[in-house]
Amino acid sequence: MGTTERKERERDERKRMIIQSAEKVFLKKGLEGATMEEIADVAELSKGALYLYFKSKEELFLSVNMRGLKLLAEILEKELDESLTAAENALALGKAYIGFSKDYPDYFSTIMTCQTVGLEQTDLFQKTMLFDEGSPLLVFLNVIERGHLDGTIRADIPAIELAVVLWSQLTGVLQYMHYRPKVFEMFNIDENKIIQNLFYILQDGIIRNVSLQI
Amino acid sequence: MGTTERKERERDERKRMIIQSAEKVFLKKGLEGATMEEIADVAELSKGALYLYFKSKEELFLSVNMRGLKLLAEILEKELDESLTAAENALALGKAYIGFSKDYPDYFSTIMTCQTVGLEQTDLFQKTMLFDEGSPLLVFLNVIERGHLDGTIRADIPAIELAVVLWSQLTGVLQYMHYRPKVFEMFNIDENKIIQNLFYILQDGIIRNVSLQI
DNA sequence: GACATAAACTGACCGTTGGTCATTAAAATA
DNA sequence: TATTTTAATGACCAACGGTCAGTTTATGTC
Repeated sequence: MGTTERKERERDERKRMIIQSAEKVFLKKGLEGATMEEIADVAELSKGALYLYFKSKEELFLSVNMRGLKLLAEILEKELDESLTAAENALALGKAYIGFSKDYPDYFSTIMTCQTVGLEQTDLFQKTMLFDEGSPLLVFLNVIERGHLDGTIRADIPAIELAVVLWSQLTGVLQYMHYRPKVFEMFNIDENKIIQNLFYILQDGIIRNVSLQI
Repeated sequence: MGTTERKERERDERKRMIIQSAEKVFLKKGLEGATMEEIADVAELSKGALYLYFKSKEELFLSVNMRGLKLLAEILEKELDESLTAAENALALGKAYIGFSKDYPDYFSTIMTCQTVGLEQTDLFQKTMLFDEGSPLLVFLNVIERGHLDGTIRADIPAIELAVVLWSQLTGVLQYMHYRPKVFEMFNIDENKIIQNLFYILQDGIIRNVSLQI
């Protein structure tokens, strides 16, 4: 009797539905602003029920964050084009990441919050973060490895190290733009120019044997 | 009669003392973990008294953060050496920033938290952040301007833009190392190599007419 | 020194919120 | 139908940020 299997499916479905509800609230109000009560309302459940599926608000927030990361990874992957050089693909990834931070600012905020707030520094979480749902970092890693093969990305730095540097650099710049708009205003800086300059720097710093259209 | 002046001094002194107490608690327990009650205990005041000097926990946290930024700015400034090229100075600043994140990990966490958590996105705050207490960004800016004069830093990017890019890039990398130690473990990455590679990239990307000892 | 005024400070209190648990309702099993 | 297992509720708790009426302390005046 496939009852247990069905139960399991139903449980997963409920969980998904709760995450979806939580997402609505978290994206609008942030980690602190959102309340479990409100999430429960949206999910049409009682607050207590949420704790049957997630052991804390934090865990629920992390689940939402996973969806954000997955979305980002998907967007990045769509950007890949095997007919171009790896360097060109890397550039496209960078642009796509920037696009993501503009198109989904709330998701981006969530990811940044997760990055910084001392949420779940456990092994398990950090591994899940990387592998379970598709990870942006790994998309970068793949392209860089290809770049080592086709010679368009400097090969004297191991691919994984270059991936980490690139990813975290880019994240840092986006984060600054996202959270310090006033600085840009005060100095009359154009966000697009910042991005462009970043790419100039990275081009001279990591690209080899190709010229890109930045 | 200089009573009002004295009062003012005393008030400032109290404020300073409260910030110092708050620092002890915030650095140990973070923004969420710390409680106003505990800070009040350390300050040997009642909770209510704290609110005579700071309008919220958030504001108190920001004040602590200011001290961290000031400390960092001072450390960076000490690193400057007029007898070297600007490019060499820039490298030294980068290394000093890294050193800060290692020597004062709790301060660094505080600064990162402030960066991300939606704290006070007001104009006033962001301006204060930059000017009042000495700002790390401005230290970078000065060096880059010098680099434009002595020709050791690429001049086709406006100094302020380069400063923002450099600063936020570096912050992003440090943040990643700080909050994602497991990733480094999993891939067997050496933190020092990451830093070294970052400098290699930046050297090719921004330094002109000099070779550096990285 | 006695009194009045103002400033500094206290701590009981409030509202909100994350999290718990005894109890109830529903479903599965026999 | 009776029994057990599972799902869900919502009243409740403790903790915490923040408030404010009231108390203490300092200042100024006669």
